[in-house]
Amino acid sequence: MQTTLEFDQVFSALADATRRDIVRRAMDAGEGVAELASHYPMSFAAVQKHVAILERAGLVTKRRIGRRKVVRTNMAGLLVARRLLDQYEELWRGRIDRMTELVTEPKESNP
Amino acid sequence: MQTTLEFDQVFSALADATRRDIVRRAMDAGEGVAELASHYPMSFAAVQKHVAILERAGLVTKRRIGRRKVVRTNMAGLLVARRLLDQYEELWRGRIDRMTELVTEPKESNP
DNA sequence: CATCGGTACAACCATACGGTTGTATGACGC
DNA sequence: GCGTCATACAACCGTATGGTTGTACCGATG
Repeated sequence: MQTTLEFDQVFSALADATRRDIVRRAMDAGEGVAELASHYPMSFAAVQKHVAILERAGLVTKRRIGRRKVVRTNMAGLLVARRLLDQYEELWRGRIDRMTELVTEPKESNP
Repeated sequence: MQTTLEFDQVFSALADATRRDIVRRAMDAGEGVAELASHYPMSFAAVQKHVAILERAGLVTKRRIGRRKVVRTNMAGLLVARRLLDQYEELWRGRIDRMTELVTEPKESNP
């Protein structure tokens, strides 16, 4: 089961446009941190921090290849977020069903 | 289409345990802000702020009923987040497919 | 071994965030 | 109109966050 901390980390990690773009880019993995950094209008260190945040949240992994560390997104991490949303959707559906039930099965018999 | 700001707001709104719980509670709507606040170990004002953040993010709506304002979650808002994740999943799948293709359709004919 | 490319990390700064208290607005019951 | 319940909002405070620069740590290559 997911801990609240896990949810906090995943959602706050995704709450930044640069990080969302890194996640997207790191799907076709092959780029190291420096290569990733070249796409954004900020310092290398800033991007390196973003990657670290994504890594702590379990959204990407880093693997050493030669002198670089290649960043690759971890689908399992994204699924953590999705599971919460699915859970909400299920609750929502349940609520709708209960309302429908009230309407189609009234207390008294109908004409 | 979703704007970056919309994504920022939705994900950062969901990156807080109290707010996630409010979203869950507000599905079975019926509670006003004060009633919601009674569930959490913090001031009314703090909860009111959380609700405001959720409202700006489009995750809940408030409707006046008598002297209260009843909070109800807005499923459409949650679907904004889900769409992004679905989009990621699709990209991921596409990447897997391309890799599979490389494996099952090698350059040269196989023995 | 010296160097250089790539990464990590610490220190610092401005601003945003989560919480507090206090005050103002709005709608109902008398 | 008056009190009061429910909500809104401003001011303030400590800490987290997103950015910067500078320095130290590998690992490949001359």
